[in-house]
Amino acid sequence: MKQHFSSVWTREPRTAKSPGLDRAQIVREATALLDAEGLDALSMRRLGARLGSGATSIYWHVANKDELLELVLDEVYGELTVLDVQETTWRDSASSFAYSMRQVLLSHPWVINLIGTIPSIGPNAILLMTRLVATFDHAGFRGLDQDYAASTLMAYVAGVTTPEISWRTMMERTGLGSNELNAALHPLVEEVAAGHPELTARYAEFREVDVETARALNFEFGLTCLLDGLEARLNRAASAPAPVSADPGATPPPRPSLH
Amino acid sequence: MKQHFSSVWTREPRTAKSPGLDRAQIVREATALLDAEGLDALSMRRLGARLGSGATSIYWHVANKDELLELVLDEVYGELTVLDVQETTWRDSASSFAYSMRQVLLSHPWVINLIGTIPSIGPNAILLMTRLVATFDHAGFRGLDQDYAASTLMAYVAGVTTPEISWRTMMERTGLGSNELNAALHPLVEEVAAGHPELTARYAEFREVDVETARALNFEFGLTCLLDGLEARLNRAASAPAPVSADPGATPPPRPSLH
DNA sequence: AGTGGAATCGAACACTGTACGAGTCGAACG
DNA sequence: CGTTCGACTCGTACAGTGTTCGATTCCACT
Repeated sequence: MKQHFSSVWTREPRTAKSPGLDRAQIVREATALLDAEGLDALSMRRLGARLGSGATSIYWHVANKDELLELVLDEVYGELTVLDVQETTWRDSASSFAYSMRQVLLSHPWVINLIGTIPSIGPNAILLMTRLVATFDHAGFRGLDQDYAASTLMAYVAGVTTPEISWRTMMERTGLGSNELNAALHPLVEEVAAGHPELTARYAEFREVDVETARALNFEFGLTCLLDGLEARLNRAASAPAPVSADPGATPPPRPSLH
Repeated sequence: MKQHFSSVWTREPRTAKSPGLDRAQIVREATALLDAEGLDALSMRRLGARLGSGATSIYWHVANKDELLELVLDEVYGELTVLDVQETTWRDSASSFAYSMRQVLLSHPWVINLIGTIPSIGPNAILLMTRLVATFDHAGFRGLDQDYAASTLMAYVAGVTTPEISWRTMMERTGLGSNELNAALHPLVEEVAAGHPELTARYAEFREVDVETARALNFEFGLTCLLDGLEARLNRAASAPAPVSADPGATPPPRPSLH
């Protein structure tokens, strides 16, 4: 374990004493390009053009395109905030964090595609995680449960926002409004439901619901369930006074995997 | 709304009366290539080589690379199964589905990167969703709540599995074992925690926990919370007898977004 | 035998990430 | 002041990408 494990975060950024390119500027412009035109539109040449410099000049400040993406991703993590635990209940803090995270993801749709590829180990990501963990510490969770709770919350938000983003991308690609798209897609589910006649009636109703508000309700539904579940566990732990922390040598999950 | 909204699923596959290439074969081989070497390794030329045919021949059976990805994605959805609602409790059904979904995602790590890009509207995806919805119908949920519950569950599993996959990818890229990688990454979190001295002690403990079992416990933790939350809502609805279904004209989420 | 569609494929185009080496610039030094 | 050296920029080039297009092969059926 001698060597430090090379990464953007271990390496120093280039000294910025010249008025030319700059890591911060590169990251900023890359984010702007990503927001405006999506992940596929970000190429080193286009980014260079936007910066008014040659494409390969970027490689002096950043080793890779992947490394650049690590930087922009962590920049987005920096946009996420957690309320101070002293000012609110843990539940409000967690809930408002969830809503703000959803908002940030929706305004940077490309982020969802990165978190599956790029490791989230930048300073902002780590800092955010510790703040969220502090919230659950304040709530009464102990040991690793704090981390489990935090990562569960983030997992839910990321997961539930994913189809929402893919939906919006599809709307942009087709130029359809959300309810139009819903109607246009309906033949597909009808065809599948053809084999199961008891479903067609149910699916017929779906054409009528407003997709946007359904998505919002869906988000709130799952979030409430999750917070309720966390709260229940908290109360349970309060009655049973010996919440033994995770044993590293324990066997894998109690419910065996099915494969 | 005249035109049908063109997609792989609306178009008929090429008639397969010749012994040459075949949509099914292409999809199968593409999946194998993806499993073996990851998303970046899938190029039309390499896939063609694997099929013993020219790269561009594939375009006779499939319009796009994107369309091909839609097909392979839906094929993976086909691997997911839901227990028959008659045979178990809804909770066991949901729980075992979650575990099997996690297993499938871990064995096809590239899937996570697709669900953010490719819409999940294939027949297998829809069929799976209806089966899951049936589980929650059996549980006692009514109206759109069934869909909310189902999509919440899937969102959680996808979301919580994402960092796990990115972790494994990182392990493969660096060739480190999971605990070695944990130790190698530790300097990063230490540097961030340097400004907050109360955290260093806590983070020091982290180097000792076994990452794999922590991940498994994390999964189980969040899943239990979620199912508990769902169950609580179910009981609440049972006491209050008028669970009015979602009103399309309702205002956006009760808790306003923070942006 | 001949015709017509199904299917395959090679060449070409515009584009990608990035290695390399030549070039520019500004400051420090003799 | 001239030189040198590092920081920095960038043009060129290479291997690879998805996809189009037109030519070609192949086979079933008249």
